[in-house]
This record gives sequence, structure tokens and C-alpha cells, in this order.
Amino acid sequence: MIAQVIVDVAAYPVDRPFDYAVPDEWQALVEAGCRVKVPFGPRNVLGFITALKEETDVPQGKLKPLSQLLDIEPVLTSEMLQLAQWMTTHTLCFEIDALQVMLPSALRAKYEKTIHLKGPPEDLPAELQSLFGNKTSIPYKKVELAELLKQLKYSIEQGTVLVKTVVKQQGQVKAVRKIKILDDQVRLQQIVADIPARAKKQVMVAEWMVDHPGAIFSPDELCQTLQITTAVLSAVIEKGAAAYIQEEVYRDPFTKDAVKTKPLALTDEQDVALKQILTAMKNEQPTTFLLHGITGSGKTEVYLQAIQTTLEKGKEAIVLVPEISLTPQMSERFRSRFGEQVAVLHSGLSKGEKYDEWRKIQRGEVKVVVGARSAVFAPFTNVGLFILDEEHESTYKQEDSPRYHARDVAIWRSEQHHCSVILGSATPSLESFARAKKNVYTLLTLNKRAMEQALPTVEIIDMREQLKNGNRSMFSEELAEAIRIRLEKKEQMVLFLNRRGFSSFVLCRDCGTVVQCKNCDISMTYHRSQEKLKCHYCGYEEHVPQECPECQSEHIRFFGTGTQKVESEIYKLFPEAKVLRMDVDTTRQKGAHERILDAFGREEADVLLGTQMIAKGLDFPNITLVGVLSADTSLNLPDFRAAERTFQLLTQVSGRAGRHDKPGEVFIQTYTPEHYAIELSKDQYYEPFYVQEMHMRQRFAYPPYYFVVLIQVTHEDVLMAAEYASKAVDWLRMQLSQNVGIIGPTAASISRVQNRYRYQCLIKYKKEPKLTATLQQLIRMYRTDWVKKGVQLTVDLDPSSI
DNA sequence: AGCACGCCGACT
DNA sequence: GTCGGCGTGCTC
Repeated sequence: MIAQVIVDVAAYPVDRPFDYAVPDEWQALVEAGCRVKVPFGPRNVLGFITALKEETDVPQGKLKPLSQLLDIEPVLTSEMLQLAQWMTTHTLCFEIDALQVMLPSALRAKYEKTIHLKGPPEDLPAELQSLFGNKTSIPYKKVELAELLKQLKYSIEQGTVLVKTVVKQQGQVKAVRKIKILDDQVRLQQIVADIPARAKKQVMVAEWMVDHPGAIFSPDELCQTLQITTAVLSAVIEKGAAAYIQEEVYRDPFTKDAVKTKPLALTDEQDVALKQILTAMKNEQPTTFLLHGITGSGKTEVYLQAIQTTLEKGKEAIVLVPEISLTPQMSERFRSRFGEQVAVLHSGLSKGEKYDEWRKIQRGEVKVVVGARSAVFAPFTNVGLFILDEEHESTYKQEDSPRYHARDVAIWRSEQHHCSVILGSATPSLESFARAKKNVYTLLTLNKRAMEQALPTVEIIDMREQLKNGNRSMFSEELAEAIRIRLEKKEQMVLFLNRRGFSSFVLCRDCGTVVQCKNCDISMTYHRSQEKLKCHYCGYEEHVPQECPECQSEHIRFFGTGTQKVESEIYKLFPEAKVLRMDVDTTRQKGAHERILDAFGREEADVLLGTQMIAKGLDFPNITLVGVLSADTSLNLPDFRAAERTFQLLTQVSGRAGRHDKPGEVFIQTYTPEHYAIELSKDQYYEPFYVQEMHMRQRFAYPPYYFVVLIQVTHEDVLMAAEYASKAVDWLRMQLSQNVGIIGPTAASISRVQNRYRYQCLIKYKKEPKLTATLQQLIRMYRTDWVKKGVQLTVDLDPSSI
């Protein structure tokens, strides 16, 4: 028997199956989808069996046997093997990448080189001998670190040692040993007093601990920050100032016991939507639904009841949610309805926990998976429903290879399982809504809020007026007044700062003009290093203007504000306000996210100030005010989806106010109140926005009218990057037909990342049958010739941002 | 990708 | 004469 194996080497020349002989003793055990160890050239690597067969074209002498069978039960179903092939052609990735992304990282291979002693240790060079001590094998890394590779090479040639590469499965994460400082401050002080004065370091450590009662640290971290050795630390611990504890690195995904909930009564709209979903389920017709429901319209309840029916039919459901931040709240809701049948998969879980959840899924011990993007690969064999909540979110697209979109994978799998996909959103992506309009997807609409709360009143504030009236602060008079009232009434508020695109565009504070490129409908980007404005689409550049090109005002400047600045401004205006700031800086720590939200939920602060991450998911009854400090920031990004993103963001943020019995109020501050993305978000007018934006997309030939492909070329040297980018573009122009638009090459908006200069080019097309083949050829050219010159090239079909 | 093989310049 | 630089080519 012959096994076809995809080896764990992500490289162009080996991106194809290799044949291996299956030893007799495994003939009855091997299956497609099993992991194996195989000899590959001079080494051993991990591989996946993709097929079994009897014949091979490989000449007798070349065929090698499998060296080890790693799974008795396959880890990949035949569906997954097919899916991997589909992914390679649709995202232009290596097959091995596609296979690996479907599995928890615990199942991936870890390669460890070890050196084994073959003769008497006396035959070794002295330095090596001491490394061995009395062991017979040592890790290769040790020799590398000790810089004894020369000696090692000599010994290998002498035959006194042997280097072996072992393929290992990545182990599960163990509980780690941490140090918990005593909670009792009085007792701590006592301990400090008892330490003899000559133990200076110990006194220092213990005193430091007095200031951090109850805190938990890893020993390493503590030693580093306090500049001490473990000896000092353990002495202090021995005296009782702290204790070793076994701490799980990540908490158990289910800490609280979920309270069981029952299906809620549906509104008429919800009922209509659910009935359509159930009909498709009954007919086993693979149907993709777009569930367009305004914020608070009860999409989740529709999901829950659709899942209920799926489970009753003995089938499984896969629910995708966009972000980690959303997962605890969402998974809680699913678990309180479906109890132990739910598994969660998100990036907050440890390797081991993810592996455990994955195994529960594979063994069929759970029936529902709630998770982030990669949960779309959950190894269920009888899926009855796929759900993508907030389908417009860009986190569903993986940004590195394999560059897949979870929506596409879900739809592909739904065809295999003859089941439905529900894409849910208050602000669907233009692509999805367009497909719904063309009846490719089935549109379901929820226009009313489930609890019949009124939508919050939204006021758009023209900041140009504020400036004319002499208000130069970042708070308009209206918003400041609203904040004051909330502080008096002890109600809570959320202030949203859209920080993306920080200081990158130039805006006139008098007339709202944003300096735009004369060739493209896109704002110019300010480059501080060269004091120039550049267009990232066509490469046009000009000097930074001293006055507004429209109204000649001098109040023209780079736009953008940071959260810290806003925070201090709030304290200046409202010294009594308590502010919780939530941005990348304050949430870097694990669990910080939840801690801040919990604190806000307990009403420990009046104001929650944050960036993107507070736009979604939070639902607190006491929030009655939402302020968007500057709606323009995301609007002026050099990306054709800027308007769409802005509209989505504003709608999401507005939805945070008045979700319960208290009415909500929203203030949106902007310098361009007349922009349709801002104007139409006021009343959550999705459809008019859709119509407007579609006009723009048609005019400038962007999705959904055209497909786009983003090609990026990077190099350490600017000139090389530019040269190869234009080489690629020239070649593509020759190969592709006339109706294909090729824009560029131009410098990417962040022109240098990790010391590599980036150039990019955008291909727009409607129909181009030979596109995939042409791009594959381009990649082949790159991989055979260009890599050697230090060029890196990536191709992203359907990029989520440019 | 990794690793071996192989062919030329600077050292004992 | 040998060590070691990295260009070339292969992996069932």
C-alpha cells in the first residue's frame, strides 16, 4: 500500500504530495487524514496522509516507508482534506498551510534536535565533554548557545556523536508555578521587621511586597523587575511573605455555572425570519441567509432558536463571533441555553485548552461550537447550521497565509453538509448585501427592536460651527452639557475616539475640507518624515499646504487625537468625573479587557473612554449617553472601504446607548456632517447608505462591482522593492486582458514595516478566467528567481483592507 | 525550507 | 595540503 503525504515543509518545490510505502503492520490502521512521520531527504518531518493507493510512479529505489504513524484515528476528515485543496486554489497558499490551520496548534509538530553520544565521552573535545556531563544526550540548542558548533561538526565527522531530529507533538500547557504575595499587609510588615538587617536584598523584596499584597507574579518576572536572584526570592518566600501556587495560565473557559434560560417569545419579525431558516433546514437546501437586523433587534435569539431545531434534528451548529471581547458574553448566552453541549474556541484559551475543546468536538461530546474565525474548521461531521455574527467584521479574514475568509469557508462547508449559513449584522458588508439583493443570499430583515425600546436620539454636531463660536476644545458645547447632566444624574456614558488613522490626514478646521488627491477620490496622507502629502493609490505627492486650498483659511492642520489627551481634557472640564480608559495601552495585559468592563458594569466609573474595541458587545443598562469625538478619523483613511467602516462603526457605537428602559442619547462630532456615511448613520438608515456607497463603488470600480486582488512586494531596499513591484505589474499587464484594471505600483500606506519597504498594486476585474493561473505563475516566478534577491511577494485575493 | 554536495580562496 | 565560505539542487 502507498500513502500520499503532504509534508510539513512550507516551500514551493515541495508543495505537492509525496508517495511512501506503508509498512505491513500499519496496513489495517492507516487512513487518509492521519498524521505520520516520514523520512524526507536527510531528515524526518511530519506529514499528513491525503490519500491511500496501490500504485505509484515513483521508481522502486526512491520509495521510502513511513517511519511512524502518529494517529490511529485520522485528525482530518475527508471533508477537511477536500477543503484544504479548495483553499490552496482560492487563497493561493501551500496545501500544508491549509491543513495546519484546521488543527489546534497542539497537534502541530515541534522539531527538536538532540545530540547523542556514540563513543566514550573522552573522545570528545573538552568543551563538548563538559556540556554532556554524565548525560548521554543533550539538546542541540545548548551546543549552539555555547558556540561549539565547530567542535560538534568535528565530532560528527569522527563518529563520536550523532545528531538526531525528533518530531514531537507540541505538548499541552501545564499549570505554571507562580508566586502569590500574602494578602495580609500587617503580617507582611511583621515579616519585614523579622528579617535580619544584613539581609539587605531580602528586606528590599519584602518591603516591595508590602506594597503589593495579594498580587500574583511569575518568579522570573519578579526576579527581573527587582534585580534579584531566585535564592533571595525563595528565602523571602520561606519566611512566609509569599507562597508558591500552581496557577493556570488561562482560566477555565467556563468558570461560572451558566443559569439555564428558555427560548424567548419571538416578535413577528423574528418569527418570520426563523420560519424561513427552518424551512431551508427541512429541505436540506444549502442556503445562505443574510439576517439584517438593527442593533437590539434580537438576532441572537433567532440564532438560538435555529440552533435549537438543529440540535433536535441530531445535527451540530457552528457559531462564529468576531472578537475575543465578544466571546465570553456570547458564549455565556449559548451555554445558558444549551449547557454542556457547547464548546468555545477563542484565542484567549491556552494551547492545551484549545486542544481539549477540539477533542470534545471531534468526539462528538458537544454539539455547538462558539468561536472566532478558525472555529469554522470545527471537525463536526454532521453540521446542520453555520452562523457568522457581525458578518461585516474584518476579523473573519485571516491576514496571513492561508488568507481565507471564514464566510467563504462556511459557505463551502454548508454545501457539503446541505445546510444553511446565517450571516447576521446590523450593518452588513456591501458585498453581502449586494448578494442578498441579487438573491444569491436570502435576505431576512429585523427592523424593530425586540424590547420595543426607542432607538437612541442621535445628534450630529458640526465642529466647524463650534470653532467659529470660539470653542477650540474637543468637546462641543452640546456634548459637554450632556456629560454634565449625566454626571449629575449619576448615569453612565461612553466616549468613543476613533483613533485609527491618527494624524494622517490634513483637514481645514473652518470649512471641513480634507486635502484630496487630484487623480483619485481618496484623501492624501501626511508623511511626517518628508513633510509631504502623498496619495497611496497613484503615488502623487505634494507639499503640505499652509492654507486651505478651498477657503484659504490658516486653520488647516493634521488631524487626530489620542485617548490620553481626551482623558486629561475630561478631568480638566469635569474634575469630579471618574474615567475608565480602554485602548491598546490599558488592555495589553491578559484579562484587562474584562476587568475594565466589569468595573464599568459595577458602576465604578462614570465615563468609559475608548477606541474601536468598545464599539461592540457592551450592554449596560445605565449607559444613557454615547459621544463620538470625531467621526472623521476613519472616514479619511486611504481605503475604499473607509465610508463603509465609518458607517458601521457609528451605527454600532450608537447602539450602545439606551438598550434598556432609560432612553439613550448619542452625539456624533464631525467636521464633515454632510458626508452620507455620517448623515445616514443618524437614523441607522442602512439601505440609503448602501445605495449611495454602491454608486461610489461603481464609479471607482471597486467591490462588489469588481473583484480586487492586492499584490504586495517588499524588500529591505526601497529601490529593489519598487523595481520588483513594477516588474510584477509590467508582467501582469502583459498577461492579463484589457478589461482588467491594474493600479500601481505605489508605496503602501505604511511604507516601511520591520525595515522592509512595501510597494503594492491592486488588480480590479470582473471576469478574468485566467487570473488564478496567471497569479500562480507570478508566484512561481517569484519563488524561483526573486526570493534569492531578498524580495518578498504576497498575493491577497479579496483583501479586507488596502 | 533545510540540508548535503561541491567547488574555490586564506590559513597551518 | 586543509578549513570553511556559500552557490546549486534535491527531497517519495
